[in-house]
Amino acid sequence: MTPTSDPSDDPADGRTSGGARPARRGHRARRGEGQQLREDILDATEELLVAAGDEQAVSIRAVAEKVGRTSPAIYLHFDDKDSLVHAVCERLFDRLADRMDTALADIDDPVERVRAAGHAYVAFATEHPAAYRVLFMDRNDWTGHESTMEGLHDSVAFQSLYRNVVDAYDAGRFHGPGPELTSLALWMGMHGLASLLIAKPSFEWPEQEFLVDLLCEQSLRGLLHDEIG
Amino acid sequence: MTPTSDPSDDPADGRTSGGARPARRGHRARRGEGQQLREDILDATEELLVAAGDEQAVSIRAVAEKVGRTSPAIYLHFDDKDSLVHAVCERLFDRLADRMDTALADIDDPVERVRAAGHAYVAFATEHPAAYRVLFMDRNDWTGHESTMEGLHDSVAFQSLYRNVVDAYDAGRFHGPGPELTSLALWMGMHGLASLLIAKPSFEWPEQEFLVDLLCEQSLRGLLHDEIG
DNA sequence: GCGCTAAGTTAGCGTTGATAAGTTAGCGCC
DNA sequence: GGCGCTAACTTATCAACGCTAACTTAGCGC
Repeated sequence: MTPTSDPSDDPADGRTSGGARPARRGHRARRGEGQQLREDILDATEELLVAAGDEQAVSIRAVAEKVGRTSPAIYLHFDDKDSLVHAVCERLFDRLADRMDTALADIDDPVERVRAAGHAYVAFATEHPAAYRVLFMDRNDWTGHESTMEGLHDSVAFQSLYRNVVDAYDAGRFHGPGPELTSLALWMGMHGLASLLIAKPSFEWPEQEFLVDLLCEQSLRGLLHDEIG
Repeated sequence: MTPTSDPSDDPADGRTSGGARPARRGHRARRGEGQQLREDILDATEELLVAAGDEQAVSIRAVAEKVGRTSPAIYLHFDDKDSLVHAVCERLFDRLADRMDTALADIDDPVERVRAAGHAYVAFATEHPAAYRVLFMDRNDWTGHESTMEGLHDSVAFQSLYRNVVDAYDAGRFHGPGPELTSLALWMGMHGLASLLIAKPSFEWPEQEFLVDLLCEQSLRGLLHDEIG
């Protein structure tokens, strides 16, 4: 995770743990310590992005001020604003896998695992609306992965559902067009729900958990119809 | 010597049906004719929005130039860029209702009507990606309608599915949580599909029609399970 | 001490949405 | 026929943005 391979730690640097460091303007990083500033920039951007809730509201100048540098210094570490924001969001979304693992830890039934995965997915999306928007609602072609259905499997977002759908099929619980298409359809439903909640937060939606269950119910009834017939 | 500063007007950009009129700079509208320019501004903005495919790529200055005025003149007719773009998109989406009517004209079976409504909805969305993005994927609270579930019924987008779902329930074909929740879930699925197609156009998705059918199938199998059991 | 260069800075370009303040055309009215 | 009112517009400008060119300086090896 964090590149803590730096042996020469300078305690006189005045660093505080957590959040963007208070690096003073004019205090320049030592040779080879550029990577540290890179991390600080990511932290600062994430903070601003979460606070603003909108990519547009985050400016390079604001990020620079937060890390105690001037705006052109940012471009020493990132090609442009897009790649900076994108890096932040991908870093954020790497935590989705962990979130899934903890959410599904105590659940054995494959179908219940699918349902729980849907809940965790939507919950994660609405907890990180700005990141979700950047990665899945803004136009940018495609998020570092190959733009094919095979590439989709590398996406944590898709995987989180897919794996459990595969298990449900393997356990003989699902009857449908196969795990690939089933999880694609499920994912699209969950994405539709998540993106609407994010795009229209002031709309008086029914409870998020209720909506996830509603969507799951509607899909699962068809997939399970042999069981509940 | 810039060729674009030629004072003589471009005759080729003559008024075509639905296009922006070639109003010359300096020719000011007569008293009471401000509404005509307002329409011209809407036309010009729609043209630019469709051409660019992105709200961000449309600038007030470009709109002003297209209607032969200066940029502050736009603000005589619209509060700000947001309300201009929004007005354009709502005007565009008013055509969705007609689209639905023609798409469903020859279909009697209520369930098939729901399926066809889904197809028409997603098709309309992907044919007007910029407008769909502005209305349903960007953050703006909420599109002129009341932000309640009751207000959702005024939305053409929702109505287009809802009416047919009601019919399917009335015909005794659907068995589920009721037309309101069923159409909400169906709409969220269709929105998820449409918004992903729009957000990631370069992704090699399966065919759009196949995806709509896939989602319909997954939902309808549950709703219809008495019939196909 | 000398040079190299990573890591910055200062200054500024071009564009954007938006505003303040000035101007002009057209109409009613005496 | 001239006066004034005001709708409809322009000119000039602001502050903020992403981004770049060109310069500077700190720290390291030699």
